Amino acid sequence: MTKAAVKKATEYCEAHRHRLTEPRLAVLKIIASSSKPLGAYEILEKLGKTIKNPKPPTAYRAIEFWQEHGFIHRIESLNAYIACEAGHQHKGSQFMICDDCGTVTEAHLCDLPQPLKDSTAKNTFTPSRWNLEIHGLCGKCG
Amino acid sequence: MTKAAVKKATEYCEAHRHRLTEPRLAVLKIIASSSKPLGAYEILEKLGKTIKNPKPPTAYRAIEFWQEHGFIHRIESLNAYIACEAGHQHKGSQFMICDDCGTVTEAHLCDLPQPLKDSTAKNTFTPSRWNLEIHGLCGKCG
DNA sequence: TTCATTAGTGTTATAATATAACAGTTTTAT
DNA sequence: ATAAAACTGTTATATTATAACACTAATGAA
Repeated sequence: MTKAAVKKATEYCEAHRHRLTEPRLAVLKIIASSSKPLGAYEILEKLGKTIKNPKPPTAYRAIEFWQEHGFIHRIESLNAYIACEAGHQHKGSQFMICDDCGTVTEAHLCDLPQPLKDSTAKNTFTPSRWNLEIHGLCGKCG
Repeated sequence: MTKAAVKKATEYCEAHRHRLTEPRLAVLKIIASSSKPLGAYEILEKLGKTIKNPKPPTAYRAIEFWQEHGFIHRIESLNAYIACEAGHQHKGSQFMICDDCGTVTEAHLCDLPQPLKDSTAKNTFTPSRWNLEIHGLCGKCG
């Protein structure tokens, strides 16, 4: 829910001395109030209701800010952005993306599953962050 | 290795009645002979050595073809393409991407790990394909 | 308080990635 | 031999994202 996200973000910004500026707040509200991931230019367009004639960097900067601080995620396979459903600041994300209705559900798994840990270990690879995007059909559409 | 990939692709195309045309062959060779994922416009540029003044659609069509048939993968977080290291035609891909040297290693896991299966099941979600990109540091760089 | 520093914004321009559309050619299957 | 399907070449353009720079607001140290 948007209000909860905004509250959390407000608290976070105060605690960490980040500025909760108008474009940042507006972009967060836009993303958090959407049930589906939004493209940057969709966000930009909606931003036009709050800010006069905004330009791409205005949207992208705010997107980047919230992404860095774990409040939103980028769905790579859709070039789109969605609010984090989990408590923020996890190293990995997992999404189930319905190819029919477009709904995206975030799975709340905080660690790499063991078989994947095994495989990073076998390759002496040290993971820092990871993103899993599962496409398919959701319960309603399947 | 490029030769092996080309052989496999040749056999595959013959078996499935797909045409192994000049741009397709050239693009496959370019991708298969690279140790790192290549962007579409890098591929296009290299393609210029084989084909006179190629245009983006020429590269993208071939890329799409090999992707559809499982010979190459797209690394979403890099907007780049890499040859499949596994036998082709698996539903899911897993990559370990070194943020230092750029090396990408494909892990050969054919099924969704159990915790993820559990979570798709819990959401009555039917997965069709998935892609996991793990960023971090490889053995050499870590 | 003042002033320097840092962080952020607004704007113009452009880079990087990707696709639509259409005419023409090659292959395949009848 | 020919119609249909698959593929290519080309022009144009859509979509996504960032660089660069001038300006403003907030912060923190003297």
